[in-house]
Amino acid sequence: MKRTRVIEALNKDKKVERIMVKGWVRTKRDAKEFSFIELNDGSCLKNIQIIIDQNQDCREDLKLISTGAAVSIEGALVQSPGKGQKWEIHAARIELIGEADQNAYPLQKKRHSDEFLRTIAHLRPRTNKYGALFRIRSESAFKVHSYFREKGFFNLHTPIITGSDCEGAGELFRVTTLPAGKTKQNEKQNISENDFFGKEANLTVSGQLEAELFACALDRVYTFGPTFRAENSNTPRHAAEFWMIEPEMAFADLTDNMDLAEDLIKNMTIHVMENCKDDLELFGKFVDKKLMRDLEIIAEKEYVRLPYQKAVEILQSSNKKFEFPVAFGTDFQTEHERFLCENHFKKPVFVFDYPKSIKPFYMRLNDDNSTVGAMDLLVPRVGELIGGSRREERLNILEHRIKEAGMKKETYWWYLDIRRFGSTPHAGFGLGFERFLMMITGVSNIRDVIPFPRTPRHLEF
RNA sequence: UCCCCAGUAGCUCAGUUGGCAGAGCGAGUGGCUGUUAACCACUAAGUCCGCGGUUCGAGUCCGUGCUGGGGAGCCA
Repeated sequence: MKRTRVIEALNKDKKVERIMVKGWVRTKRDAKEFSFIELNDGSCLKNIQIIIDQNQDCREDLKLISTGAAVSIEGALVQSPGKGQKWEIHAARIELIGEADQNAYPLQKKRHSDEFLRTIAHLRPRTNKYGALFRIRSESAFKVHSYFREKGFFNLHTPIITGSDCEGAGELFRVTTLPAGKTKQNEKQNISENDFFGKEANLTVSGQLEAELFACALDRVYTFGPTFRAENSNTPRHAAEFWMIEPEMAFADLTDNMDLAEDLIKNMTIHVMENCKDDLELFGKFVDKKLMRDLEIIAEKEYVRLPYQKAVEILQSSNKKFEFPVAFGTDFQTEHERFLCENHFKKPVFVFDYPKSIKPFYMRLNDDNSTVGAMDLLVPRVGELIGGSRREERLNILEHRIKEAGMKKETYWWYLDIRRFGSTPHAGFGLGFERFLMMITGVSNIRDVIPFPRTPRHLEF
């Protein structure tokens, strides 16, 4: 008999004589005459209730069927006389597929702390919260691709292993096939020459430079893949491995860039609100009561667009006492970012035109000669969700900026070539996928929106 | 990496001026009921995070390491 997924069974509009479902037992309540099983198969948040008449032949395995066990149930889908659910299945045949030892199974039918569930990351998707979370993660990823496709962007697969030694985007993970332990004994050059690629290799910290090359050919591209940072940052908003979305557009300026970023965030948010209603409501109920209201603001309200200079003035004239003083030329601290989007504007804020001294070499120098066409999107709870810029397309200025930054232009010959042959204004940004998920679910630790998180000193599963 | 807080039963936690190790939930057993994180009774369950120190005596005080949480820096 063909299996029916629980989500389909619950959406039936009339009763079914015979149906088969398979899944994992969430709870079992025994009575003398009946047993009630709550069955979940991951297809949706809701369970389906199974009623087993203990006088029937199907009770054979019943004692071994307990929380966590995998079972197959055949029976009639009928309207439930009880409260709390529309449909239920009257079991005619039950099969225990895989039992779960109750003395050892760590998931109980009660709420567990996030910290505990993190230690059993292989089982946590079987809880309501994490099942919902990873369905939302999947649906969000789907929307990224469909959004860009609708807008005429091409998906670009940039390399995971890179040979460029520096992009100014943080510490790198070394990739090597040399035996462990011996690397330290050799000189750095010797290592690289004898290594797999014959030169130093690292895991990517960004696909931006490569995306720029392709934007200057396919016009509009985006990357969506894993990114690695070897920084020893121990915060609820950082991970060593995370996923980043990086669109890049040719013939575009900073306004186009902000327009795209705002439209993308709104579309992804609306998509999750429409397609993960039950799952999202769980977060609104148990994780953050303000969530649904905040999501409506993100989906509907126009985002603030604030020049860096104006942001400095707002912060300086505010009555709030900051630990770090604000002055032109300094980067904003977390407290400043939070004040702007959470207290002052109470919605997402783009800050743009930052001083060139605090931004990387590739950002386009403005006519004032002191600021660059950079933009950050600050959102409540998360802080910096997006960082992007218009890219410097003028060869002589870019060469000068590379020199200023203390880097060799030979390393970037291919990057500079693009400015030599048909150079054009272009712009793009990086969106942290996990930070988006934190924003949309209210989950406050990045470790809880990644199936198997990698952070300093943690490499389990 | 820096600052603050915590680590006690499977889970969540209490444990007084240093003096016999506790509760709720979960699990097991029995009962009861078309049950809804069911209910009632009983039972089992501990390297008090590790190491070292102070003391007649340490879950409790001191040092140190590890782990977790919050904040900061770096950033997405």
